[in-house]
Amino acid sequence: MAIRSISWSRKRRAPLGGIGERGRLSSARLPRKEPLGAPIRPARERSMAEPRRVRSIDTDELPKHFDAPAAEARWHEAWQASGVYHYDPTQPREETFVVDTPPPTVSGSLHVGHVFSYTQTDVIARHQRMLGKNIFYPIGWDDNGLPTERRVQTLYHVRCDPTLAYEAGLEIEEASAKSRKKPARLVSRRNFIELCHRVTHKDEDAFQALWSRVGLSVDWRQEYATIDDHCRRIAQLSFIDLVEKGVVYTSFAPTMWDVDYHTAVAQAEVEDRVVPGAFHHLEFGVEESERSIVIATTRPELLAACVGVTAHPEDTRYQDLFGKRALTPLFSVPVPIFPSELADPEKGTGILMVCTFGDQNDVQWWREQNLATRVLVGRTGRMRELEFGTEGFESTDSARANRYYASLAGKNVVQARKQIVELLSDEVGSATGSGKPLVREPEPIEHAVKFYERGDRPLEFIPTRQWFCRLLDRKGELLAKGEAVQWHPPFMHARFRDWTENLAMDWNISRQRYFGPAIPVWYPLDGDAQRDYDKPLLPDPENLPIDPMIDVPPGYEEDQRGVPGGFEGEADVFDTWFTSSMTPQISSHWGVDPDRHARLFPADLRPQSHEIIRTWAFYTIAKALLHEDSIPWKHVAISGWILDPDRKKMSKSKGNVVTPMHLLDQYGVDGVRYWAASARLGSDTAFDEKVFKIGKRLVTKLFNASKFVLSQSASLQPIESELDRAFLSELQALVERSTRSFADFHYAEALQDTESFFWSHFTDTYLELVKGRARAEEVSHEAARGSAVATLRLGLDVLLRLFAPFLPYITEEVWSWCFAEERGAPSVHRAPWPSERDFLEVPAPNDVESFALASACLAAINKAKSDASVSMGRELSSAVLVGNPKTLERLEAVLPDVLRAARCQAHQLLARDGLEDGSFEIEEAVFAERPEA
RNA sequence: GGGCGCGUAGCUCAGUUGGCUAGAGCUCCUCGUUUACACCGAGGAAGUCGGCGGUUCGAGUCCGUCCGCGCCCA
Repeated sequence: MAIRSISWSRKRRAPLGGIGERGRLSSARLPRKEPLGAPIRPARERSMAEPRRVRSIDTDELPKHFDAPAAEARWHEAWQASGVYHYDPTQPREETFVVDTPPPTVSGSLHVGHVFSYTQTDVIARHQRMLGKNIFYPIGWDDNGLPTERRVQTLYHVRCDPTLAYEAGLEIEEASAKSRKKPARLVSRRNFIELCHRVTHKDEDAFQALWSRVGLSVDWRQEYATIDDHCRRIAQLSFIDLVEKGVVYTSFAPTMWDVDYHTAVAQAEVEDRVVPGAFHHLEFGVEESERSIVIATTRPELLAACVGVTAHPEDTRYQDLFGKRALTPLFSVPVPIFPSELADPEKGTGILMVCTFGDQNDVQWWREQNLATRVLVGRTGRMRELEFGTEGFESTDSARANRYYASLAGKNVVQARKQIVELLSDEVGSATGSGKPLVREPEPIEHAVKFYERGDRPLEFIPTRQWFCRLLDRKGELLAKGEAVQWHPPFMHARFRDWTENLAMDWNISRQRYFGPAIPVWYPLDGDAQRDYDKPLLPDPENLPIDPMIDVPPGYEEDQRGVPGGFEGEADVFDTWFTSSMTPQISSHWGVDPDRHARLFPADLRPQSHEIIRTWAFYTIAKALLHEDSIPWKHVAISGWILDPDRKKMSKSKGNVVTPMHLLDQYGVDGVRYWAASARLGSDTAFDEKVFKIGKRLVTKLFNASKFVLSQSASLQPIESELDRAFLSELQALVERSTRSFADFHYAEALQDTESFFWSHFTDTYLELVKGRARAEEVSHEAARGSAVATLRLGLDVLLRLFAPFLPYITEEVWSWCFAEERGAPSVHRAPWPSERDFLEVPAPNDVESFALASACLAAINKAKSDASVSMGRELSSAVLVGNPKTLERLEAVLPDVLRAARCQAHQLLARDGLEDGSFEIEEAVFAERPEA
């Protein structure tokens, strides 16, 4: 690097935002020896004989093109080494900005959608950091739960059998195609969990590599995984706190159950799917009556579970039957007939059978009417063995009932449905003696059926013992907390409100699975080794996390496990959201480190996508309410989705997923980040590579323009030319707009505004207008030249900082050339966000529109050149500039710059009334001969 | 069936309380290499702002209604 520059005066340094005064920007934390990670090493020279000159670079020593991959690697390393993104625990809460980063599901597929939403958060965090905030930006991995279990089952071709004993040192290879043909290997619960851990570590590495590359400014020291000891401890502490507050309870009740995953699921994890079905019309008898009724049902296989019949109270067809008993066909079971508002007279025949349990309504009728319980479907989805004529299965013809049921037992519901349709065609089974109980052909329909969101078969309602968290009695408070949080964009709040208002069940928090934090309770056993659910034994919070299947409750010995008078551990684990809903507290070390918690809770920002408002956002708000009557964070930023070019959601199952790595290689990280930051919060965006291209182009332009600006050399002079002052006043307006946009979470608007200013005002216009002046060699022009160079540099300085949250690599690269040292901020990412402080020493222009006038005049001349098909560089021997008198007068102050940029040797001004203010026309343009090559 | 969002140039998208002669970039066409940049510059073409009604001096923007797409919930 050639030496062209010497020191930057103190006087000039101070107004540039007081950089260097801010303690956290002090270079003490960063290597002092040379600009952070700089590819070139500018030397310095001090000569008292020369006037003070600005520092500049020698463009010959810079590569022709910006080498993005090299810069990315270099800066990533430099940032890690210097700790620019570290959280400082000594700073007070008011000066801290806390991000509650979504822990990605590590066993899921990596795609551009991840880069999209995480970059948006990073942009906000980087802006806050430049505002001077102490940033707490952690990262976590969501590894507990079904996705991981499922991956382990496939990868190793194993299944968990909790009855098996643990095999120490069990080594299992990834399954081959051949071994997959055999039945899955059964392993113990503990071995299975070990395999889950092994898989998640690998997946986490892939995510970490991506996030590092994308330049997320997270503090990697704040890493957590939802299955690690710390997270399990927080989850279990949460449970114990809720037990103490009386908010959780256990009960044996009909619960939505997935027959493949063998676990209960919560309302939030359920989705309706429209599937084909059929109404089956069955004839029931009526006790002590000649009448018969025909009920319509989509689930005839549950006939043996029928415990009642109901119709709408105002349905005149059935009013006379209320209070009587109906008699089921085939099984001859008498069941009560009762009225219910829930029965829809329009649907089917208007009268229907109530079973235990076909759906949510059945559960309600069962409770309200105190109906019998006849459970048919077992936990694996097959029809249980049972005997009519025994208690609960009373029948007026047990022998016939058992004969029919024998052909149903052991079948799954689909097989059973097929079978019962045949049975119902048997006239002998009629409840009335009037022929086939199935009175006509099944009538095909499409209807919504509840599925577990990850499941393949419809949910069953099966009575099981579960732990619940009480929420239904807190709807009002939940809604109030939702109001207290600021949603971005605001309409996303409606998703939360609607969900909360329509909440129908308490939160089922227990899952009959393995890879998750254990529910930390044991149950005392009575003399018959029966569990006493009313007196669960809780661990000492000091000892968390615990596994009740391995650890022993206080006051007991291991040899008392499972024996009368002893204890048994709870085998269930938490719903994955029970832990994920604590991410703010996981980071703040709630219940573990009160001082840290006070500094980090509630968080400032929760970024997430909209489809999990009912789960992640909802449960997190619920937990903050239940534990501390607080909100978990002040702002929620909802990112949109990436859609494929056909506007379909990108998902693994659709096979339209675009992976990010090759895009980062092709367009550079900054190019990809440009794309992500161009999308507003909450709006879904079609994947379009054109946008990456534009981002990459912007990076190139920044590199080139920076090279030009920083290679200009001049003696230090105050900024005084009218054009310079007018340009800077427009830049200051941009700074104000951009700052406002960020404050409103409209980062995309800030990016667009900055980009458009940079391109059209800075590079295409201002730079062209002052190029000549910045190079004027004559001593008499020193002041004007110095003003131009100072303006160019201040302009670039400010623009770099406006771009820094979006394009961290190119801005840091350019910053390192001169500004890092000159401005006393080793990293642009801790330089102060631009503000009016940057312009304190710049006098206001005499006419705020001077720059616009100069631009318009230059554009008019350019148009004349374009119309004449000559190059922009062609000399203009003479031209007449026409404008209205006032406009010409205002142009005067900037005219020399315009004429120099237009290469206009001679000109005439012609005043003409009637032209609009600020507009120009060029007449009688005479172009010089093209110079010899 | 209810709620929310979207429908603006061939494509991707801006258009904040109604004032727009409707914008940007990409694409396309014409022209131009001046020592920051051809990943460039100058100029140009391209839209009945989903349809129809209404309010208003004035509607892409407000209201009603309908059509299409997406999401959430029944």
